[in-house]
Amino acid sequence: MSFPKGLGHLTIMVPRKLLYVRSNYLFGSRCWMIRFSTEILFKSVSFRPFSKKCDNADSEPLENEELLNNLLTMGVDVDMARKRQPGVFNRTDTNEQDLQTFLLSKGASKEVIASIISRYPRAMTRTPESLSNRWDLWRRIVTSDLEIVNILERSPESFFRSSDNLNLENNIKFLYSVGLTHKDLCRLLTNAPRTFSNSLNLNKQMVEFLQEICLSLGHNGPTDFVRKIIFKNPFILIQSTKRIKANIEFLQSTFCLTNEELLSLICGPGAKILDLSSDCMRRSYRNIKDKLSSLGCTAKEIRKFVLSYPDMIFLGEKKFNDKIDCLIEEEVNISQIIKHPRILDSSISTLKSRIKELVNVGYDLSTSNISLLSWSQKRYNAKLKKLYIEQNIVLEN
DNA sequence: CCAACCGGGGTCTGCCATAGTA
DNA sequence: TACTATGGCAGACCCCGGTTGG
Repeated sequence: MSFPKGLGHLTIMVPRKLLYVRSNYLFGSRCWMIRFSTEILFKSVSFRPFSKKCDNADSEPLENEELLNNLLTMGVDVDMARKRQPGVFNRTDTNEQDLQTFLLSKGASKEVIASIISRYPRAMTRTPESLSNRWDLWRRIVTSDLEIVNILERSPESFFRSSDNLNLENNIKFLYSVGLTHKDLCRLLTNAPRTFSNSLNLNKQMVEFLQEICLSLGHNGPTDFVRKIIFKNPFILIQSTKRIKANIEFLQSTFCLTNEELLSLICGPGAKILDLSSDCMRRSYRNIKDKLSSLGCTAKEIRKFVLSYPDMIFLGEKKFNDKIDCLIEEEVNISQIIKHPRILDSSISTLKSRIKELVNVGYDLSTSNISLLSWSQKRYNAKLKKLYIEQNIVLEN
């Protein structure tokens, strides 16, 4: 799963463009945007002189001079591109200009095109016919070119990684054939575009795997089950069956669920957490267990807490602990917390600011209902206003 | 009228490993 | 044997509001 646009994002200025970086990933593997922008900002793109042979020219094929010139003109970060897919630079038959012309005609800006090539250079090995064909297939699913441009900007790889358009077409047919609607496909394409570049076989494997799970748990409507689970978690088809299997097994063995309970968990509230790496799920659950039992919760209470709101497993260990600590500090009772797991949905900053405001209007968190900590802003504000008025009346009397 | 309950919305890439292929 | 195609992995929330039952 991922994170909302807007709040919580670090915004970096690059010429004529804003790039959003999920702050959570700053130090993770996904800092290409920072590298990209800093290279553009602070470092001129460097490349070896074309005409001069390098010292190790014998072992390293001479790169295509025209290609390098074109890329520089287009604003491509050649260093980055070369690092990602060096093989492309040894080819003589690249179509960078066709690619640019094609994408421009679809409404992509030059900056976006440069960014696409910098991140996925193999894109320029595709022929205009193949590109156009692939684009049209995507357009069968989404309604505008702009939507596709946005997806490409986010994830160039999912569009360009394969040029097997027949496979793409078969995937679309297959997904319809297992009961997904046009709307479902649209959701899949915008959320998990990689699904459509998977081999047909891989998608089949996952669908069949899910159907088998369904049948083995004694439910006789596998089609409905698969549709439900994909709707709840559109990312399922870009996970490995190994991972999903491990997670389902973990849920089953950890909570000793009956077949029926397990079924409704995985195609209901638990669907979202199935694509966690299984290690992550284990760690997260262990942390919840440790934290809550250190606060005096029984095993039974913990089980009930997690099953009533499995989304909690999505929370990182630190975040979960910080939220609990922040509530405990404000005299909120642990029994109140596990009774209202949804309050842990709110960000720490929301929790803190609401607690402060509520204390200010004399709201006693240790005895009063705490569910309003996770209400929508609108409902919460209305309530706060009421509390404020009530308090003033009390003070006046 | 109030709030508990519950479902939904947004949103997942960039990198690496390795079989397959020309 | 260089290069491509493809599978798989780590990573880790927050918010809104309709419905319903008291």
